[in-house]
Amino acid sequence: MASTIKENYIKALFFLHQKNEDISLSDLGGELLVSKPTANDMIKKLQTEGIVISKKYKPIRITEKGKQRAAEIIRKHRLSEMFLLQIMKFGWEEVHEIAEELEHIKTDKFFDRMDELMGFPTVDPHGSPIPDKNGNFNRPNYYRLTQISVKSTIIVKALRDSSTDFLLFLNNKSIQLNTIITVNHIENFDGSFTVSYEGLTDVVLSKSICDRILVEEI
Amino acid sequence: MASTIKENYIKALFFLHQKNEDISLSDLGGELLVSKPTANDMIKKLQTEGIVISKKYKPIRITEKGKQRAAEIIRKHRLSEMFLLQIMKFGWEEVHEIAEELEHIKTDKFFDRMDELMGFPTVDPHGSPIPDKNGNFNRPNYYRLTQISVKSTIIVKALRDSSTDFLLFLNNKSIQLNTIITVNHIENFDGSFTVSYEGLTDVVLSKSICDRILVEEI
DNA sequence: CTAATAAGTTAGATTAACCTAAACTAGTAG
DNA sequence: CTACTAGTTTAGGTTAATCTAACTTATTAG
Repeated sequence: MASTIKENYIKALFFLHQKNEDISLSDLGGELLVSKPTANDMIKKLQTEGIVISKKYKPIRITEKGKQRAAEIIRKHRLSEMFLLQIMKFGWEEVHEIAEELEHIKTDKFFDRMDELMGFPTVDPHGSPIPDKNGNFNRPNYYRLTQISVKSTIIVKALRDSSTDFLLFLNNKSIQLNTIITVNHIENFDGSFTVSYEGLTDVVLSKSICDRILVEEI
Repeated sequence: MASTIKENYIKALFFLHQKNEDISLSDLGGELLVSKPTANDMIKKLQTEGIVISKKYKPIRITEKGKQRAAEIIRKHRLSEMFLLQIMKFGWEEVHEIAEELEHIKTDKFFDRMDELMGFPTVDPHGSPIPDKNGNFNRPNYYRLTQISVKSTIIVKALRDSSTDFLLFLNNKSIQLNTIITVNHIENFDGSFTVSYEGLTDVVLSKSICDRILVEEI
């Protein structure tokens, strides 16, 4: 339920902590362009919420919970930047400002859908990592099945399309998350894959299907 | 600079005025789930901003300026709904809630780009009109040049793509907004158009170019 | 090891958005 | 044409986020 303002404090605390474990009120106030007493008031509130730990006259520390909350906001920001750039065709210099507003949208599925439409990118346009839904900054880099070479064995990790039709199709083929697939043959002509998995052999998947399946090599 | 809260008041005032020219504080409070004194306080502020006119114990009227401001917000809401539905593939029932948040994004070009990506739709998914940038609810329904039949004369009204490359191309061909074009021939084979305009005759425009040009018949 | 300075806290105020309780006004029902 | 009621306003209070000015604590330079 944190407001935009509170979220901006949490973000600032996270970035300051990355430079220096100990955070000062002056730095926090400087970052957000508010006075020290104002920053102090907010720190007291954030302390009751378990976002920071602070004792009188002692430096502020962000908690694990605080880092987690920050990661959620940063995820929204970075996904927004990528989306604005790739899908909405904005320029490099325009995306930050808009993402600064979008990151405070509360409805999570808005960002989950962006993520999906872009194929779960792991870094933003500046190369900074995009945390996953759980605030984990080291999410694995998945490949599209179309990028995998013949004879490889891979594990299905995510989908770039969650339309009912596509899910039904996969269901039909008995493909689900964590299904282990071996690529037997790639047809040059149309890019279709012939694969084996779970006792099934020589199943043919069209290029457009393979392009929607995200996998990890094993 | 109106905040989210103020914008919600303006929107509510606009919808109430559509039912009944005169707006009561009770209705406004009821709509926004706030008490009458709260609604009254906001009406006083909106009056100083020229959004409404109200005299003690008399019904409230929304001004032209107020309607204009409301139209801007409604435009953002309806474009967002369309965008969520068409581009982001959300379901019907999901779009309203997200659009309710997106409509308060301040950066106008975010919505202008949505508008462009969708080809300047004139109605939202529920069939309600989408106002143009100036708050005009009756914006003309443009066609793509590809939808125009041979021998027609049309006027260029908007573009569905404003990439530098495309703008340079049009510049090169001396086509700009309000250029009047006559369609001489449509090639069945590849859908290309042969057109004349401003002294130029038999200029060939490929199908993909024509699909990006929005026109009005004259 | 003290004194200066940097950093943090307290006190007191403001503005926006909200509330309840009480007082007031205006239109209408008899 | 008066009295009732629905609707409006006033008065006074709260919380969140902000400020300035004044005071206190911690650190560090000499």
